[in-house]
Amino acid sequence: MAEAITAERAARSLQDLGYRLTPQRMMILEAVLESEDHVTAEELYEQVRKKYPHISFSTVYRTMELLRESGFVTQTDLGGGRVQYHPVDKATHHHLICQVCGSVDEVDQDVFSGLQRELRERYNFDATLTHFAIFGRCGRCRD
Amino acid sequence: MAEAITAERAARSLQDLGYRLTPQRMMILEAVLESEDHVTAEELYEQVRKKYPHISFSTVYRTMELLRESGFVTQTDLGGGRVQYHPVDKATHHHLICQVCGSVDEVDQDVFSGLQRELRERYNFDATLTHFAIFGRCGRCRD
DNA sequence: GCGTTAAGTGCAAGTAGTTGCAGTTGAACG
DNA sequence: CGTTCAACTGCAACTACTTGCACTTAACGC
Repeated sequence: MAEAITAERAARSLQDLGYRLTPQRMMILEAVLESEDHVTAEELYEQVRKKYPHISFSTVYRTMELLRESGFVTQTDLGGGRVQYHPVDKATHHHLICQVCGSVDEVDQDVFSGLQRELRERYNFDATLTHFAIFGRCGRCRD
Repeated sequence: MAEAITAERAARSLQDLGYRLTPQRMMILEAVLESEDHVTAEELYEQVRKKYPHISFSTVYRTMELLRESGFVTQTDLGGGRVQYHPVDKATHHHLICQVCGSVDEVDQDVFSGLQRELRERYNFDATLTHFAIFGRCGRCRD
């Protein structure tokens, strides 16, 4: 968590886990890790296609699933019809999504520390709370 | 929150909010409220089709969106490819979904009370935590 | 009841993401 | 290096859900 994830380090970890290191995977991996915050599958697809025009959407989706399972990225559906991917070592903020007006507000990490601790202690569950989406009703829409 | 939601009461509320009371809506509304716990759009569609064979999927989806906005149902994507709908006055439990093995465990409501209070106090946000999905890694997959 | 009209419905086409399958290729072993 | 083979890729078909549009109808006033 403390040290930054580089594409090379992640690639070696994937290899250690028994996965093969294909050029497509390397390019997708680099593209996600280079992203400032969120990326969508389409953005990744376009990014990789510049270097490697033959890439397919299936490969992007399957690689992202692999990276998620391996713990390098998390994905969030903010309700906008497109899933957002982001590296786990970045973007430790969260979203409050109003189900009435669709507005999205950001929340600090520390609001969740109590929950996270409790889930680990009581349920032995390691919650991925690095980028969390909470649905509900904002103050403006409650009136 | 304390009193049970009946189809008639919900129907009147919808009318008060300016929505029209169509037979399709009434049947979908009854079908959700009668459901024990979760329902998918397809289950609702099949249920309503018994009485009203002309119903379309669009109507089911649009009605569920309306019921969600009006606060009668909540929806959750447990990662199984289909969204689950359920009445807000039932099923106040939550899910821990392992992103590695896909297992789903249930959690009690009280784990979230602190978070809910904090979101309301600090962000003036009324979080819908009646049926919540938390992704992460279960104890079995952390090893 | 009857007419008016904006809300609602059904259909068909569209979008994001998934999956089965045949062909390709990274990597392990000789 | 060359062979082997399961992991991986690309394609095309598919699923869940959404949306635009023309037609229908609930609800309100008369």
